[in-house]
Amino acid sequence: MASIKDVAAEAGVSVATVSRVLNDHPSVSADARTRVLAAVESLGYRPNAVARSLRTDQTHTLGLVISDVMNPYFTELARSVEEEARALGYSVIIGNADERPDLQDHHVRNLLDRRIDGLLVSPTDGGSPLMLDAARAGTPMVFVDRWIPGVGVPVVRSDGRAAVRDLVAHLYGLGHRRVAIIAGPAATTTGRERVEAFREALQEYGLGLPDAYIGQGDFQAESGRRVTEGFLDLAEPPEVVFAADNLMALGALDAVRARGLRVPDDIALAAFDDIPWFVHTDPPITAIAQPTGELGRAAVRALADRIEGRPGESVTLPARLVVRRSCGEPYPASPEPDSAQAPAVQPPAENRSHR
Amino acid sequence: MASIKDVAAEAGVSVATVSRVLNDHPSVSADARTRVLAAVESLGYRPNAVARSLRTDQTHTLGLVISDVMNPYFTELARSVEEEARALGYSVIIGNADERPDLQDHHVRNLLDRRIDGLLVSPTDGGSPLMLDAARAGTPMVFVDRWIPGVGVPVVRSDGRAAVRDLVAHLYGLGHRRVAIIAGPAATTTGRERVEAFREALQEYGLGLPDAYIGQGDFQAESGRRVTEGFLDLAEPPEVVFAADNLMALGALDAVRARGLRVPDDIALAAFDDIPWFVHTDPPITAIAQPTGELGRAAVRALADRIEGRPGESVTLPARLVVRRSCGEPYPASPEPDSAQAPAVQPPAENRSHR
DNA sequence: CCCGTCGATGTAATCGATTCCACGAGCGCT
DNA sequence: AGCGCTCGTGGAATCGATTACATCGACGGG
Repeated sequence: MASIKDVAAEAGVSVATVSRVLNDHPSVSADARTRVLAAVESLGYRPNAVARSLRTDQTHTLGLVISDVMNPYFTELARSVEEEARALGYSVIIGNADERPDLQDHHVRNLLDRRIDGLLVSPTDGGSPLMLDAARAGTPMVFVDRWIPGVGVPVVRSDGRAAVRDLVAHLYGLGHRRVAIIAGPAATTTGRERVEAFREALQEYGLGLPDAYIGQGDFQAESGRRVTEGFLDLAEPPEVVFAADNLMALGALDAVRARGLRVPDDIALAAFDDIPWFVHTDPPITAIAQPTGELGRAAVRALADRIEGRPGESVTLPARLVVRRSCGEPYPASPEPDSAQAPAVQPPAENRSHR
Repeated sequence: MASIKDVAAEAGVSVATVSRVLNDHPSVSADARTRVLAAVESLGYRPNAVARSLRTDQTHTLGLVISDVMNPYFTELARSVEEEARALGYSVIIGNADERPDLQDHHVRNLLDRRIDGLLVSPTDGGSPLMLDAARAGTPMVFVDRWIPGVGVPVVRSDGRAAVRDLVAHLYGLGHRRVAIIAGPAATTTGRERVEAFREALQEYGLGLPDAYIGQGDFQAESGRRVTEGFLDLAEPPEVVFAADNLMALGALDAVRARGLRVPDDIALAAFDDIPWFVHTDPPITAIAQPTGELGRAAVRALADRIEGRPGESVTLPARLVVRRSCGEPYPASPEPDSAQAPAVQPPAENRSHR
């Protein structure tokens, strides 16, 4: 592979001049420029990004460590991250942690060794020493979706509280009273938050969330199946199962179906994280949709800000409820089954939260 | 960030010794080794992969350019590729071409500039000059799933012919005679091959594939919708629509449903590329499943072979039919609705292919 | 006409590793 | 005792770029 020296020789100039042409530095004669360009062309020369990075201490590369590539939510995130990064002149290297802290560390270490300019992470756990060190050491970093509290790292995420409240209103309005949740890992912020938001919203409606109705999942389909089976085995099974992510919802659907039961007639189902496939499942699944694309773009912008020396702020965007049919027919003969809707039912007045 | 010099200073040895310790070269005294290791530890030193790559001319990195990250088939492929690569000591950088040749070139160029050790590609088109040049220039390369003929590059793919024949047998057995296909882009091998395989299999059963029943798609959901609408507008619409990939099948499902028609009662649907979600759609979709994980692993092994100077062979694995309910109830009261089944119906004898 | 300035260019240092080569110490063998 | 090995080590070249600094010629103003 041709190097800058070969180009210099071919064009009859020094490597400095070649470099200047390539980085369009102003003081190069038109003559030299054309000769260099011709040499570049004829040799098919391409600058070696490795050498360039070594010298400039910049890789123009962002690392993105996500918890699970097979989860459509994260692939959409990855896609929007790459798009925005490309628009800003960065490449992205994706690391898939598969919800495993050790794999997450592997990728973080790998990315750090490659001297990426900045790191975007959706942490699988409460924070490995490695990541905390990196943050402290000043690696430009931004958390996306999930985060680790107490580190001075901006967080780009969506707030599901309002949407969860809407969901509970929806469930309440349909007459459901015994509701259960398949929680995510307690080590993740999203795992804890979603349970909290759900519990609070239920409280407004005078409903409780007994321990027996809180199943511990790990954001993977299999755990959704297992937890749901547990629910169905209860003396008094819940009327609704709310899965804290889309894959667990799928597992839940499997479990329900394996018993010969039907959604929503025998048990209702809702999920956090909407995905295109939910429109096509049987029945279409009511879900809380995050503005995934926006999150990815905002995260990249925040990271680019940090890298380029600007502040780089946290961003929180609202999620919204998308009502479909998995909790029961929402409203008689709804003409548009796949759109966000405001809850039609108010909580009992005495429980209504002030303001 | 600490460099090898800092470590050398801290340990009171030369950089050469530090390097030897790090690459566990035999001739280092036990004493020096422990001092170096202590220095590494106390400084939190990590070798700079950029510098190392420049010197050794190896990045231990594979590039993977896929046509569409949002397609579950490719994300599964990406996942298995990364896993196998990791097991073999390589990292993977994924580039998403989004079925756009220009984006594909962007990523290939980017990866080449980064001096990746080898390239795994599932080409979106017939082959850009860029990629052909790279292949000719001797970049270790392997095609996965799709390929470009005439370049001396190994191909790892699955052969759908037998499975397509099984599908046609299945359709024929259910009484379907007017069958249509939503084809992929003619520029891709898979786009062309699947149509060919389908046509040949139909022929064995004495069925034709008229032009009106061949719709031109682009492997994206939207095109599936559009083509299906065209089919439904025909004076004599087909009884079956076979989509050449999963996303187009989804689009087709949308289109059918938008007309108030039902699958499989009004029109049957089948797809190439099975994905977990097909179990959960309404109805579950009959599909041809590729051994995706195996393909990814085999591709990485072939590429590693090439990189490390071994031959690196092409691999072709069989796909298989997974019968579900989208083409009609397959067999009365099938106890196991989600498994591969041999076709129960033979073609009319006079058309049966010899051997 | 001379000198300062500016534009174009080349020389060489540098980034952080790896690795060839030389050197000195220690040891065994004759 | 002297020769030749091996072993451990350091010095320095090298990979392919960028860039500070030096140089040189041309040009314009006083």
